[in-house]
Amino acid sequence: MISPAKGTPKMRPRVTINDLAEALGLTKGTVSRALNDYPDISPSTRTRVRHQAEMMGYRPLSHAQAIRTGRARSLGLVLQDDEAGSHRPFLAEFVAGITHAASAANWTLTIATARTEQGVLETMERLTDERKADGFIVPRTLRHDPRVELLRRLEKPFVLFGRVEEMDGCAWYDISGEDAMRDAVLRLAGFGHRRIAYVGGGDRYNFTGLRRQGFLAGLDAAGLRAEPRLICDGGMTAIDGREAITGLMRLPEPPTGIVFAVDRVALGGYRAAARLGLAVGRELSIISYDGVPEGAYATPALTSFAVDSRRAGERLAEMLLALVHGAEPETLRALEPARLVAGGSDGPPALDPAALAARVALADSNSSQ
Amino acid sequence: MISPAKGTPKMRPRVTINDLAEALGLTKGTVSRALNDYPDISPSTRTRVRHQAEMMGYRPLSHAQAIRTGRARSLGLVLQDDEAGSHRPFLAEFVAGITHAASAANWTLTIATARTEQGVLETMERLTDERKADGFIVPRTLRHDPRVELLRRLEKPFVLFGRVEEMDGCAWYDISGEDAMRDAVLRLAGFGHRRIAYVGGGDRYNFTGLRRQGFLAGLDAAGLRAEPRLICDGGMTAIDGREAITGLMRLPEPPTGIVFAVDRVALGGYRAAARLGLAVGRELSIISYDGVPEGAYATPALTSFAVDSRRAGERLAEMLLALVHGAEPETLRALEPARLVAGGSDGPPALDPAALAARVALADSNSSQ
DNA sequence: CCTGTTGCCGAAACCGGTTTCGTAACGAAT
DNA sequence: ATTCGTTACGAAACCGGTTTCGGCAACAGG
Repeated sequence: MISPAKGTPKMRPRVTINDLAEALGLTKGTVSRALNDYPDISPSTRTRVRHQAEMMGYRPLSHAQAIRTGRARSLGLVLQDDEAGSHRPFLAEFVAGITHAASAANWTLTIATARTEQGVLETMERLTDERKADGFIVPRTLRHDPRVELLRRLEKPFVLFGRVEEMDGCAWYDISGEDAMRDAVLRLAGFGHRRIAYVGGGDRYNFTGLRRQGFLAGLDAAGLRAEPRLICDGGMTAIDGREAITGLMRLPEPPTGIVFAVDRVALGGYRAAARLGLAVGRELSIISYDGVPEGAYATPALTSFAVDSRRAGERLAEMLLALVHGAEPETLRALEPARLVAGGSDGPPALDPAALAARVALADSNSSQ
Repeated sequence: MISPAKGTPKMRPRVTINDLAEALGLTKGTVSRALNDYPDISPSTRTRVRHQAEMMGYRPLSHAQAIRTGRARSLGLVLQDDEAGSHRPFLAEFVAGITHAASAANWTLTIATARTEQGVLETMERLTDERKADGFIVPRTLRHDPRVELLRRLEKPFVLFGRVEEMDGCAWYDISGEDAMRDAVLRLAGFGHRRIAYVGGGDRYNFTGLRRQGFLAGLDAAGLRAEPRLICDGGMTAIDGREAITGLMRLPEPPTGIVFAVDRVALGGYRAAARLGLAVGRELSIISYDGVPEGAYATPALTSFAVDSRRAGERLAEMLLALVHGAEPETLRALEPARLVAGGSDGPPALDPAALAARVALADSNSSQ
């Protein structure tokens, strides 16, 4: 524990509302109302105050405002960092987007983390109680998200990055993973693939159901039939990817192309493919979603639908600001497409399923020696 | 622009210091002094107040405190996101470390970004003026860092992640890149390498000089002579790595091992090596520094000295808290080692420099056809 | 018994804003 | 000319804390 702070920190003199009022020959109450667009201030006074404030470089202290208004001019973001490998390569971009939009309105971002889901809820409640955040950005939505329930109960404004099942009264921004999955299937089908598998991202997050539907829609659009054995739930880790590929390729009639819902899982599949003696991009096509930087450094580079995290952060912050200022949540919803970044991990199939099965059997017998 | 906020946000009733005082039959002034360890409060009253506060779940409003004390219980972090590709894979870990340490003391992290160096300075000044941050964490130190000058002038507490040339009155935490570079040379020398090159990270950041010195110290410790032609300044991008390797390997007597100061640059070198027909890890050994996740997905996996960003964040936050509470900056300095993560990118040299040169010449003549 | 400390707490000012309330001045309507 | 309703601002309360100041009681010393 740290000893209590002693003494007052050094502070430069600041222009307060009193200085401003004195310079104008008005009372601070009048100045405050002028700056906050109260209707009982004459236009001429208003502009005079505005001008003088500009001149003197007056900027109100948000804390001082907060104590009366309850608004701290701060957006809240609470991250969960439970899994050791829960790396978020986009966080910097995402945060940059948020703060960019926030600072344009002279707001700031207060960020916190917690290890458990329960911890996240407690942290959000604490930030609310302490009035440190006027609203929250809720990333990585779950199908049924306890954060949403909490924020509804607290009557706190919030915007989702992603969707949830019960969206009444929710503002959200999302990237259309379902469209991306559909396009992925069509792309593979365009290359000539007829047996296309899908590896999802578990069932924890909301996006997984949507992406699976998108995959099925893609099969349908390509005139292919869905085969249950070619559809795995997957998970969120590289190990899930390894297992998924291993299982899929040992089927009697393995797929020639695989659509992954998550880059990290797809990259985990690379090693399994290598172990089975399959050249990714020729003998086995892989296409995925996220656009993580690791994908570009993998060999071959991973074809993936990339998310613009910076833009997402900006849009979410703008939406949350509007919400805090009284907009209706239902009017604040946006779905945007992901951007295809083509790598070398997909292409025309070099082998048909039967030949593939033979190759895999060969690799298996070799490695078991 | 967003219209001004109207109406008061809904707020749940909160336990204020007045409620507490009333319940205790004391005045709020007395309660405040009791909670803040003033000496003129009797021990029995103090514990009684403490207990009651605990009972009623009282938590002071940091904004209300800030208006009088000037302390907002918030750490500041201003990031620069100028270069498009300036991805920070560790940011999530780093932030998690900071917020973890901060929330243990009931503090929060206020984070902001700016595109330019000037913008960073302005943002820090704004956060200071608005009392939104009581101190700053300064990442990625430059040799002469204008942020340090600014914070000194503002008399704001700050801790550096990294070192600077003029360290008077600075608190800092750093990973010993110089030791890592030395160990990298010794590791390559241990594999049998005799011609070892170095590719630095430009001259913008402070760490570059230190790492170069570490490299030289490693050569010395291994009994090898430094050769100016084998030492490049490099830069911070993958393209710099490409150019560096291309240049080095076309020397009459090319190196068999290369130490990179920065992972991203090393990964850029992979492609150049491939183009020259060299197998990384056998014909050309590469060892680097940072431990970026991309390195693990490269083929072969990059041998690198990894930085524990989470721990760095925690330590820095703890130090900054101590500093804000009055500790002397000179007592808050720590240098910790990086951790070697061995991949497949280095090993015993398969070829000697002469054979290497021949291989490169062959690859060049092939590609020029 | 009187005086001088000391310990401990109440009262009130204060921080920098916002918001409510009261009212002087003015023009329009009666 | 009086009444009335607006307009536009001042005065003061208020938000939730912190800090200063003064004073009462208990105790010690002479």
